[in-house]
Amino acid sequence: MDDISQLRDVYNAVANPTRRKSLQMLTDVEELPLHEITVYFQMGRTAVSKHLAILKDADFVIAQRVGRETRYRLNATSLKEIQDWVSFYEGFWKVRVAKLNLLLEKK
Amino acid sequence: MDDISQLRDVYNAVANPTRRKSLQMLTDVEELPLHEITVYFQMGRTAVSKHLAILKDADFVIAQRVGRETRYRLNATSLKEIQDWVSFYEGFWKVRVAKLNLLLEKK
DNA sequence: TAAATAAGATACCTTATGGTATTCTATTTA
DNA sequence: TAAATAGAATACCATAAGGTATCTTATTTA
Repeated sequence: MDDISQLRDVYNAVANPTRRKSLQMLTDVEELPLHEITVYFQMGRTAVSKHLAILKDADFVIAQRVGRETRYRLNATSLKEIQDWVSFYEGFWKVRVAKLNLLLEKK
Repeated sequence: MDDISQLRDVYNAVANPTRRKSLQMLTDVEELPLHEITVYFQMGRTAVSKHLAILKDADFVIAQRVGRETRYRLNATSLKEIQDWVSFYEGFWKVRVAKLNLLLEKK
């Protein structure tokens, strides 16, 4: 079985608001242990832990066990994959916005 | 109830390979009817129709009924939302790549 | 060293997701 | 006008996703 096919589903990892918020939180600080991240959500620790596991599998975060806590830090390199995907479509929506502006100017 | 909250889940719409492939297909051609899109997948017409409905709700495609067929065309403006989100993190992964390059040069 | 804390591992539950098959209606085409 | 085609609407099903509660283990701290 190919493990890599299961790991790294970047788009799916980002499709959840809890996970996006977790990433956001990790931009402010160098690293955060699970229990501190959990504080900012209304769900239990197990649920947050699962979300971070998904982010970890998609290579968005790096987990490091220090003492009794597991600290997470951002690894934004995975976002490059999405960045590249989006930029392919960039031309399409930029054309549309340009056309729209032209239309508004005519009025 | 706020309909807009349900509509337009842009990240979720893009989290599925069938839907991403559909978007891809619509970049090549001006518009495509459902049955033509269906040909490129191994699932039934109903399933593809559902996927396009999700893309439509997220404002990624525009559906137009012409005769007995429903034609879809790309509306890439919704991708701007993801583009904006990603670009926030751009700095983070660019720094990492730069650090990595520096590390490789030292060897 | 006893108590508290952090979090992994399970088991479990409910709902969402991605698909099928079937029926129905509207529109072409032979 | 009869037959074929496109697709919407439903009903349905299996699995995945997102959550909980509980138990266990390792690490701090009083």
